[in-house]
Amino acid sequence: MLDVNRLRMLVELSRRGTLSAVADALSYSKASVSQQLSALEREVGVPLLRRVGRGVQFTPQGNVLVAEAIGILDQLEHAEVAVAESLTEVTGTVHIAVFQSAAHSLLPRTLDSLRSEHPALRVEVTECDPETGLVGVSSRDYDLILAEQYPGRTRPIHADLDRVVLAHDAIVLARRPGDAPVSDAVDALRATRDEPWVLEPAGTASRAWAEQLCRTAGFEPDVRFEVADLTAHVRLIHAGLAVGLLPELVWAGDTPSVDLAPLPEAPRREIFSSARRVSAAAPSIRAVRAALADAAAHILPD
Amino acid sequence: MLDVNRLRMLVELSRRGTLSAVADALSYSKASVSQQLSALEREVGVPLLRRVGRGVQFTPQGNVLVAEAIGILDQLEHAEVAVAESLTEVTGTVHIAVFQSAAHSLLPRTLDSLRSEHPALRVEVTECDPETGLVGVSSRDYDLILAEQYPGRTRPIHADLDRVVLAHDAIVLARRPGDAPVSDAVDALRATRDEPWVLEPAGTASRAWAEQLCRTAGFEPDVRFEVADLTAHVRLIHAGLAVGLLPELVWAGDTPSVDLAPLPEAPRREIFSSARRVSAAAPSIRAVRAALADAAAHILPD
DNA sequence: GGTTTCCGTTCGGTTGTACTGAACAATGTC
DNA sequence: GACATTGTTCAGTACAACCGAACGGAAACC
Repeated sequence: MLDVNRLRMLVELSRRGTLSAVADALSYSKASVSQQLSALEREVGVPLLRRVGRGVQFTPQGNVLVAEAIGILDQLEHAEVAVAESLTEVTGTVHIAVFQSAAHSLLPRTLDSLRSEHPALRVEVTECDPETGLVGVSSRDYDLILAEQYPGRTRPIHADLDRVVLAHDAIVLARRPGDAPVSDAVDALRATRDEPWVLEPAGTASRAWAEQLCRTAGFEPDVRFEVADLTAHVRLIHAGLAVGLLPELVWAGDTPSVDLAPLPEAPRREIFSSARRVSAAAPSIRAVRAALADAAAHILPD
Repeated sequence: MLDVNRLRMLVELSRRGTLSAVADALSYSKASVSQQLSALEREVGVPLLRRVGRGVQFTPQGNVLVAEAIGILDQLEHAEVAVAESLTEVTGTVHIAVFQSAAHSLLPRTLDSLRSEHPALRVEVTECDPETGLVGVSSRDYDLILAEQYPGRTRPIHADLDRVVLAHDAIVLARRPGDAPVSDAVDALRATRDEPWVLEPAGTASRAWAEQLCRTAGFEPDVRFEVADLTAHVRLIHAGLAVGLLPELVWAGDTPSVDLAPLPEAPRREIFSSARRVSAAAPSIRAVRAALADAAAHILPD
């Protein structure tokens, strides 16, 4: 009978590509991964990996076993889900990955209602960037990811994950309070061409989308501040030091502290959650998603 | 992630009923089984077993997990099968359980052809009684069982096993060589009512069937010899010490050393093999079955 | 009712093996 | 050619699975 831990390493290898990455991902030493995969080859009786260059490559049998192993790990998780489903109380622990700017105001309210409705449910939250978050969900580091998607910037598709849209969050132009209102959205955006901008750091989807927005309006934004934290954006804009783009969710129903103007074509980012398909039926996941939807509906009456 | 070894213990418990039986079947100590199942309950987070009387009983969640675990173990085996299928050479090892009287002349020829055709295939054979053999196949102690079935004596059905009929083996009445031939089969049988009989030990299907046969012919056999080994039967009969019932397969194509007479209704036992359905597609199993079929066809041109 | 038998659990003690860190060879990159 | 990265090997370690023995409980036996 094949060892499941070793199969998990094999699957992780198919995702990450190198033994070192597997070691990091599963927090083992390289040595351990190497030894365990060798042991797996001995168990199976056929070579699964070929050393090529300074990396490794799967043999045909290796690929076959990866496919099988994925199914096994899924079913292993399904077992836990099935047991949880047969229970009345929602229990266990859900590990949520949050892309920083996605959640913010959504999460406190969600966690609050979960705590009162399902006291036996333990929720863990860790912030991370969306790419590692998504593969992290695939690798069972997290059970649910709360992420965002900007218009025209689709994320790589993970076949083993589902995707539930939580809310559409309007993005607006944020300027110093008291600025003269501009009737036309395009004019309002163009009027900022010489203003200093605050945007999220390069490499984020938000940043790429923002730059594209400005370029279609005919200018390159003068990015003077690269900050990840959106509350910092608000402060900079409020102080009149920069203009920026903010999602409505930042206010969480409060009255905004800066001046907001609509953008051309009224763009909206999508807030969605993803879970492994096998775990999507778990009461714990469903409970968290229900609470998220409640919170979103309350803050953003779509 | 649930521990598969513990799940295997749980599945075995569902088959055997008591922790002690599980410990025997998997050759662990009772202590270990108890500890591991407790650990499994801790992993799952809900009680799986209820102590009832001096045994244990599954909780609803326990039953759910058993069903899941069976699927997991199957898929775990399917992984090995899939890898083996992707290979050209037939390799690995097949553990065959043989019900003593079933095989005899069949097995040597089979093993011989396997050795020459698939040198990389390792075959292990252990003799055992049919009940332990069948549950042994279910529990993966054996991969294939070679068994027999006497007319009207069906075996308990194992849903997870398949069943392939190898041959129909005629049963005949065996007497001292040189006895006067009797034209009618019923008369021939009745003529033995005062003879000493050799039959297989009580509790075997063969024995039960033989007794029923005599009773329908109107007499109770005078069983003087209870012997498991069929070659001993032949010797006793040859020496004129007893009459008996012998399957044709005993001769393996040689000329019989005792006198044979047909029985009423020309009864035939069925020789069949059973394997786990998940493993039936494995090249190794298919190779063994092909060799068995060859041997059967050669010895018994049906 | 007492004895026996079979069950499952608990408790120390032992052992196997999965893991680590360091040193290594091989490959690719600057 | 120096350096970074990858995977392997090796000796040592630590954890957890396992065992034997002792125990408490429940049924079956006389």
